[in-house]
Amino acid sequence: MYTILSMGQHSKTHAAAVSGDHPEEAGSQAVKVQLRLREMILSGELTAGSRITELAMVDKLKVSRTPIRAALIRLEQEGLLQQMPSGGFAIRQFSEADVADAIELRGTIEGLAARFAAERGASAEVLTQAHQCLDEIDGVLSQSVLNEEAFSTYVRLNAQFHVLLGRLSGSAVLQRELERVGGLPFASPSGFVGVQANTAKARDMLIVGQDQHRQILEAIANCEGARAESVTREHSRLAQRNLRDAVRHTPNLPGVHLIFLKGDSSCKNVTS
Amino acid sequence: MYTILSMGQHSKTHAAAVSGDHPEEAGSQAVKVQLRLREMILSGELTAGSRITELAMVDKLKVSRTPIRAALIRLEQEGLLQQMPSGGFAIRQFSEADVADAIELRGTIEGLAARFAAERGASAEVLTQAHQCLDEIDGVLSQSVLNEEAFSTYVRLNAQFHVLLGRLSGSAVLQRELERVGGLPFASPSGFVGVQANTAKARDMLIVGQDQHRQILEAIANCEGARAESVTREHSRLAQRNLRDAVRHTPNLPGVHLIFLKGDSSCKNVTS
DNA sequence: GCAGATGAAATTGGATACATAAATTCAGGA
DNA sequence: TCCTGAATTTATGTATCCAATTTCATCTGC
Repeated sequence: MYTILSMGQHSKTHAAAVSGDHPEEAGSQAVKVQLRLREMILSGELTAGSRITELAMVDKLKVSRTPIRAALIRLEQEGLLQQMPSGGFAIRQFSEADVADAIELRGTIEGLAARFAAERGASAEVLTQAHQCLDEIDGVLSQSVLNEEAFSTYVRLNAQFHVLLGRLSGSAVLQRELERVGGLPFASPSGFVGVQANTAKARDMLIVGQDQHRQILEAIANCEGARAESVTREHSRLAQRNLRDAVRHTPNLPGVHLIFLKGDSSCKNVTS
Repeated sequence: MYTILSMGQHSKTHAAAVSGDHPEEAGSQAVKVQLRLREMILSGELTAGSRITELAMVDKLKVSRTPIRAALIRLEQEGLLQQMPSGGFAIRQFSEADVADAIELRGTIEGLAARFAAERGASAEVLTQAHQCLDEIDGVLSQSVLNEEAFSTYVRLNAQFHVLLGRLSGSAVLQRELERVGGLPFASPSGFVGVQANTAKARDMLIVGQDQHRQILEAIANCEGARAESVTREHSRLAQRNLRDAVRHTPNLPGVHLIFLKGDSSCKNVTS
């Protein structure tokens, strides 16, 4: 029998979503649709808050309703859609407060992962990989001025580091949950990195973040659980700082469409 | 007899599941199937680790494959099932370490909720409800010896308190996530409460837990964020303490079937 | 002119039919 | 007897069909 664990489509979907790859080689139709739909939602191709009708997607994606239904259910569970009282799904909208909470939540869970890694002893192999990852980031940041490509590389490596952090925890449960919260577009570790790419302070922000990366790894290596946890939490707050600017100045960033500024959806139900 | 746990991600499902009602009056077929399937999985009616074939469920539940498929997808996202490489789903199994991690995770998120409640100022109304809830628990515990019914009432009130804690956070995101992690059978706040119902220390455990409830609420009322968080975390460790005993001595507790004793899936690193 | 009702179009939820891939079984040969 | 391989059976994945409900628009009455 299979004593396997979890995470079937998630890792792939994330990779695809984060890297922005086109979902050419997905196994089943349902997964392909799920990837494509997520892309369409985050890119703003589908307007926030609007209802998603299955027939429209049949028309757009050229597959039958069945795989579309499956994808919609998964996306709803994932938090990107909400089911409407009358049936069907609509694209969920988030308030700025929602996003802030999601980021804080991710930071908290990552903090737990870091503490686990420190307390339980992290795998030497993964630890080495993490160090290599950070070395690569150092390489990117060594230039005094960063171009577009450098930012892009940073985003990739940053995401990789956070994946490795999950692995360092040695807990499948935690890994799974981290992927989940990362699925919410903005809560993703690299969500708002590079938002201020055009500002003078852009590189400085990354420098600070990278320093935190180092401290996290050092704490883990030294079995300093509390330190690992608190630094990791604080690290997530870099994203918090960028949130406001991102919402106001970078409307084209994937997922920012879904954030509405005034008012608060926390108290619920969005109308279509 | 424990009709406790379970609890879907939707408030409707909660009502039905928590109250222990038979799912007679669920809205859609899909939801009915989801509830029934969860019940069958947790009760052990379906053997842990085994594959769930859609046709078998068609036979058992007298509905077509469509709603069954929907329910399976939701249960997989919820973490109770895992998709098999060759397609289809199997009932997921958990190691003791997995369960411990899940409990710690819930405690951490609840700690965050408590901190939010303290830092942001909790709704006076919900705070009052929480106090009333604790008063009721005090009422139950006032007897020096607890019978079966008293335990059952405690379980219900305890679950209610933890729901209220989520509300106190004032964050819809957090509430949603708390419901999610509570969906994992054993991670539920009341998962292992009353496991030692037959032992002499049973009541003492509940007394300790109730005292922690009081401290949590006091910390929140006093805006002591750090205290609220740490006490809440510690509170979740009561469940940890009961975990081992539960697994060994209470095999009939709903969901315990899903825990396999030896071997540990946590450290098997998942490929990305 | 507006509100309510009525009817038609559209959409979802559910059932079934079909195709493809996996698993099991049975047969044949080493 | 055991292994191998092919054929049959089984199960999932996908497409389509049906029914019931919702939604939208128009029409009528006040």
